[in-house]
Amino acid sequence: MDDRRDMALAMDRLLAHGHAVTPQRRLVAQALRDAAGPISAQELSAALEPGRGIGQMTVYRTLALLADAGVAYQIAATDADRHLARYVFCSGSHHHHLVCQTCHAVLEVGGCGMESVDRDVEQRTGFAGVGHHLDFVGTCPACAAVASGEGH
Amino acid sequence: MDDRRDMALAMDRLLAHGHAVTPQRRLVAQALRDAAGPISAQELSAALEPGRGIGQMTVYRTLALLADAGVAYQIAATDADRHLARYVFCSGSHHHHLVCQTCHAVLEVGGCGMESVDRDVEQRTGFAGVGHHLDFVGTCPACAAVASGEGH
DNA sequence: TCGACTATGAGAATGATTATCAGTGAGGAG
DNA sequence: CTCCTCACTGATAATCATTCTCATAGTCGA
Ligand SMILES: [Zn+2]
Ligand SMILES: [Zn+2]
Ligand SMILES: [Zn+2]
Ligand SMILES: [Zn+2]
Repeated sequence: MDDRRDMALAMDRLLAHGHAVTPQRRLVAQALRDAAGPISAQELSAALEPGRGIGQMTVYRTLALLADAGVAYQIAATDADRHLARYVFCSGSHHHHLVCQTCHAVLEVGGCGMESVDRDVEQRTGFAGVGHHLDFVGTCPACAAVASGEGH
Repeated sequence: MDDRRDMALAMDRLLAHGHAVTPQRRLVAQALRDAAGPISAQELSAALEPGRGIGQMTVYRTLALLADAGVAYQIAATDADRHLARYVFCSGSHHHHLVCQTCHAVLEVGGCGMESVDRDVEQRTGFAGVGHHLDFVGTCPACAAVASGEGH
């Protein structure tokens, strides 16, 4: 896999947005990429404890920067933990995320054909620069199997 | 307009979800519907002060219930005020919201043709019961005019 | 290499949300 | 219609994610 490639890309994007590249930011981005699912700032901070003590403040700031640079995305679809910000790593180009409602596993979903919809919304509403925030939710095969097994 | 109709529908949905209908819940739902834009629990609480002092706790709980019943929707597209939950009133059937990034004005956008996309995602991923959370963001005509006027 | 300007992080502060729990009211059974 | 049960309400206190502060350390262009 391209472990180094997407990290380099992420750091390049930080630079392109006028932000410096620091060891802490690299580590936060790596931990975010390696996370099993949408992860919060505090969980990331805890995950980073072993190797190095990175301050919570830095984690919060870095997540905001990464989101600004398009390297991280703040998941909106979580119905539980409504007031907790969770992020996923975003590599490559435009895509969206499918989140399991039960175990919170995340899959990237490419090729949303929504560019034309954005243009259509612009036409109908008069708004400019219309874009979209889109998440998919569902039940992953594993959780679906468990649920059907538990059915009474 | 159908002021009474959508309130009655909202209360019916509460009942359908096993929740009682109370004067407080009616007032919260009305205030939410009459709000100019996405509104937070505390702003709703303040807006309700004049007529009647409704406890903040009730406002929070009612918003959660309304969201559960599909009568309220928690906007996710707000980049500012990241850690503040804002809700909009949802009447009728499936639709989405277009939010101005500057003034936070909200427009309902109907007819997203995403049912087929949901099915397609199910096919490609094996997930079951796939649905979507979708918000549009953009700049409303008024804010676009101000921005171009300020351009140096 | 050097300097200006940005990033870091421990601690305290902020502030939205949630827990508690006694009192109140909604709504179904009879 | 009345009564009983169980859900709802709300003042208060507690929780806890996020932000502020500011002195120190590091980044990166020149
Ligand atoms: Zn799952
Ligand atoms: Zn898209
Ligand atoms: Zn606007
Ligand atoms: Zn839709």
